[in-house]
Amino acid sequence: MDIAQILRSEGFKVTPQRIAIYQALTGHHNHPTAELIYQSLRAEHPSMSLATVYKTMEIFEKIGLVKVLDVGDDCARYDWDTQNHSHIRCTVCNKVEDLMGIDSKAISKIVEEGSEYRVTGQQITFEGICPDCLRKQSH
Amino acid sequence: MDIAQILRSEGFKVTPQRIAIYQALTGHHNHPTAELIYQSLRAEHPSMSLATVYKTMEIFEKIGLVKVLDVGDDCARYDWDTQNHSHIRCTVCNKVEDLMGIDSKAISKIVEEGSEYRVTGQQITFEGICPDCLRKQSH
DNA sequence: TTGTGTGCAAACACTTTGCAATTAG
DNA sequence: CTAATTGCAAAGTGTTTGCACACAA
Repeated sequence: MDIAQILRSEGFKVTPQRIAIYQALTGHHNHPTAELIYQSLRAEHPSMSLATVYKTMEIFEKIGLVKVLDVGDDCARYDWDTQNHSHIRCTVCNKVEDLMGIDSKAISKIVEEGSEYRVTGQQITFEGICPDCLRKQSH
Repeated sequence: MDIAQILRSEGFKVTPQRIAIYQALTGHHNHPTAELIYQSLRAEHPSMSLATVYKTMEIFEKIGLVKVLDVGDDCARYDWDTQNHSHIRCTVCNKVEDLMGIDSKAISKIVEEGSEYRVTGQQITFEGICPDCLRKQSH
């Protein structure tokens, strides 16, 4: 099922902007910010506006196409992999990567069983210095 | 070692504002926001300003007296328990509680061993609905 | 045709900053 | 005395909103 079909089936209109934003999102492996997506689309879509990126992301989140990440650098990042998983952000170059080492689903199960909350979401984020930046620092 | 001594030993001046803010912080069990601390001090310290709360928290963070939390509600919260531990925020009443069920230190160890990052920080935050709000909803 | 979507600019919320006046040491 | 700190107001940042115009269905 492609993006146009998903939008239609959820009662939203299919627009060039929405398609472009979706493609930009799935094309990036960097958990892009709204600004980054906006910038990467300006060349092809000169009239694109940042507000449209935000509004579109809100829809995408609502219909489960993206997860909004809060990795502690004061701006939302968008992840098209909506499975629970953890992230790590390099405090030097600011890139965000997936962390596969830990089983987020198991952790959230522990939380749910250990507390009386109904757990609805999780954000597991680490920060550190990535191998590349570590190497540069040692020179 | 009390707050006055700590400040002095770190080369900062001891002011009534800093003492009051520290007391407000340690008095709250709610991971207060800057605004909340500011409001709770206005009565006793009419001239207190929000900017001073922010500036003071920056110092407290620098000298390891508080950890700044990012629990996904668009404002910083301050925690005087600087040991790594997880939090859960109720999306209905917006309160933030400590989560003792999971061993954050162990998780961060796993991350450090499983990746090539030098891990320097972590934010493990869940969101859900607290027992109180669950009860109210069912009526 | 009609109501949703877009793009601009203004509004927003939280936080930071510049600076004159104040105060701790 | 003097350098650090305060408090105000203004600026800054990322995000949201109102609204006229454009466009998908």
